[in-house]
Amino acid sequence: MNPVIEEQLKQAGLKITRQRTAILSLLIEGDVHLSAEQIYFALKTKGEAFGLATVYRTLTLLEQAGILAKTEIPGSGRQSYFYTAGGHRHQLLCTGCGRIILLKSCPAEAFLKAVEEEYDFAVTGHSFEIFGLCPDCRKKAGQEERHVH
Amino acid sequence: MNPVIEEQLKQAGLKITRQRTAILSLLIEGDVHLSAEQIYFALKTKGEAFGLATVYRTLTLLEQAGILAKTEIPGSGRQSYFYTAGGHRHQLLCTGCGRIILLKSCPAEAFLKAVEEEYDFAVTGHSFEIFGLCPDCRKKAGQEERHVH
DNA sequence: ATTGTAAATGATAATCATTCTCATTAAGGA
DNA sequence: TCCTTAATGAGAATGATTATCATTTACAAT
Repeated sequence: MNPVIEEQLKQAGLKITRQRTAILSLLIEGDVHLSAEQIYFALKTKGEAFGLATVYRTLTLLEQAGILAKTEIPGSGRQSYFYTAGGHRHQLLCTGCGRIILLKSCPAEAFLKAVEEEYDFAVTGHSFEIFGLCPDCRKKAGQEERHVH
Repeated sequence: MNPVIEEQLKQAGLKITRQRTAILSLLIEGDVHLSAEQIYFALKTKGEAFGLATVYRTLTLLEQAGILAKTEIPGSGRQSYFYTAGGHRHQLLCTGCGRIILLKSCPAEAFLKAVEEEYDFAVTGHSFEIFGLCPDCRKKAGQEERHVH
């Protein structure tokens, strides 16, 4: 079992339960963003059926602890959660397969500092999400397009 | 009446109705981000009571036309809409009074181009929202803090 | 101006993601 | 192993948003 998972839960002062471990594991090892419902059914398929309420509770808890982040994938009408890899909050979110790709650099930080001064604005939070297709899905989309023609 | 409002609706191929005009006017002239419910009650107070469903419909329509953008103000649990001033999608959103402040520069564009190439990722959309307190609210918050001590 | 027609609106019911409740179960320190 | 407290499960409740459909309105053509 991935030792990162227990570590993350312990650091957040959370009890280690089967449910929390399974949910975090799914997000960390899959490298994907998933909605509560997707997680619920993924676990059910694996033979680990937890209550949907527990999934929601766990996701909210892990988000508050800074372990996960959430965002609404455009057009989905629901929230998706993903692992932030130690506070790292900037990634590419594939709307095709759900993959998330960590960005090597964080462009926002320096910019936000400049904003604070230039606009006398007390920045308390920000979101910077990039949606699109990962290399694999991009390739697939290109092939399908060719089929149509 | 603000000529910008009719112009925006016409350009989007939308019929000009009392309801649409009133809703857009509220957002453009107030320079604020508002939720559907806030708009509903603001109009009711003004003596212009439209159906809540119409407010939702209009907001969705204007968002699809690119005239408005929506975002979830953290912790609010609902969507807020704001005028994008001709596709301009980057602004400061005050969580105190709702004011929105247009950014003079758009830091994301150049960065996204670089992302496309470096990660072979087909960017189809992005959100970059900055939350915080505008100069006025920042001042007020500071004063209240002093009172507490 | 009047009319015709498709689109917009209003009122309310329906939907559905998310949260709450509370009885039961499990985690983990003593 | 026991005890205490927190976590979970199942289903009800909530509440923001969407759908329905009868009525009204915008606006192009007459």
